[in-house]
Amino acid sequence: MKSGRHPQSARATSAPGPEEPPLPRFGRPRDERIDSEVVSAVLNALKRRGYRSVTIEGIARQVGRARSSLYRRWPSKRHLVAYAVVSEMGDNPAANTGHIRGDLEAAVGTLLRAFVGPLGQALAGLASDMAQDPALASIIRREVLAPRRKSMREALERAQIRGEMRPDCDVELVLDMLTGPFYFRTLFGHVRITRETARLVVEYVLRVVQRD
Amino acid sequence: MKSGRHPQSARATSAPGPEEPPLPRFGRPRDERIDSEVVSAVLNALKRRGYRSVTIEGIARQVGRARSSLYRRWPSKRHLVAYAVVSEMGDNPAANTGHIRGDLEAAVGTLLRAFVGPLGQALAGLASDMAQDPALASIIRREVLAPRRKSMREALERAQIRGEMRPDCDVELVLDMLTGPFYFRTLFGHVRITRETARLVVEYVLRVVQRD
DNA sequence: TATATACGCTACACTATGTCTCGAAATGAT
DNA sequence: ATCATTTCGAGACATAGTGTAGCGTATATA
Repeated sequence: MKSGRHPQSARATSAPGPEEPPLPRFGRPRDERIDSEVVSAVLNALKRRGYRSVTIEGIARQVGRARSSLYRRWPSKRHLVAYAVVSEMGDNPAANTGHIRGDLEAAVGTLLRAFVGPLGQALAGLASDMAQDPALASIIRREVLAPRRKSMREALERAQIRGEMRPDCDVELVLDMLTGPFYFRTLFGHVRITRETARLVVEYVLRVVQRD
Repeated sequence: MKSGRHPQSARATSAPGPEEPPLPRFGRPRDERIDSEVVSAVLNALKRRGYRSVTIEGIARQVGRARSSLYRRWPSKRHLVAYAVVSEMGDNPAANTGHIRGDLEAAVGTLLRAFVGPLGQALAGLASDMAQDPALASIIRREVLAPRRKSMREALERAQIRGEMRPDCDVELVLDMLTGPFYFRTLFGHVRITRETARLVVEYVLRVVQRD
């Protein structure tokens, strides 16, 4: 990363993807359609053919744009896919139903919907690249994982205040036991994820956190 | 895969890697040292530089062997890495301490040891390729995941017979909540895995499965 | 000795990456 | 209108890895 053409890689605290160049008041403006065309092409390709067969070259060909127009926006395939996934994931689950069970059900429901879409496919590839590129890993953690964990963490904290929950829980581990099965099953494909999975996970986590 | 040079890809029920060619009584025998040199080089590279920078070419160069000698044994990088991981993982954890807590502690202890080694790094890359190559995925599930799950499943069944456990548990989900956090944390790196993690996971799973 | 295989080496076709340069098009400022 | 600036599309380029094939040589069994 030498040039300043890719703001998202220069500014460590920003989201991945094509932000406005810092002062884009001069010159020909970017064609916004390219951004959305590319992102949806990436998501489609992820869904149909998996992460690995997604290539900058292939995507460019598919949307009928020049490869350089993609490199102008994303420094690498990693960043492109990360951006696509993050935008698809939307902002977050969150829920405040007034009781812990409802909040957990909402959170897990969001997970369930996410993992039956193309995102499951993307995850595996992303995991691979995250292992290799620490910068990308922290982007994904910050933009995808952290917001979701935050809202779930807050739900647990509310439960603690209401006294629905024993006070000595390791919240991070509880979150991992709540969401881990979804990621785990998606990555390894050893067991199907169903609505029943979601229901039972909530049930079991409640056994963990509720007072005796 | 057109030729019969790679037995592990032809016989769907076999393990990945360089098995003896069906009738290797004629001709120059394989140099066993190449196998072990390559496998340990792969594990080393996985540990130091991550999955993606492991290349057939690079490994061959590193161990001072011809690339063709690797292709003679493994049809692709996927298969090579899968084989390396499977052989490193060894056979399985298993434990029969007579009570559920001891069995779970043993199983989780094995996981803990595995994930602090180079295997954690390997996992992410493997997950990616598994998403892409269903044949590889089933090899990994069969050779890595299944044996471990089997021994843990048996531990739970023993507990059920002893009456230490409520009878209506979804065993598969319990296994996912037991082991998922290790895989999940390794892949995403959002929380460190420690001995305390292992201890608490057992604690929490016990709350899930034990009778009221 | 005949047969069969593994070894190291080289060449090949293929694909993708990421960088670069170019002329043309599109914009805001002067 | 002209200039500065930036994007667009197109293509060249160096780099690197994949997987296949063919060759002469080495090493085993029968």
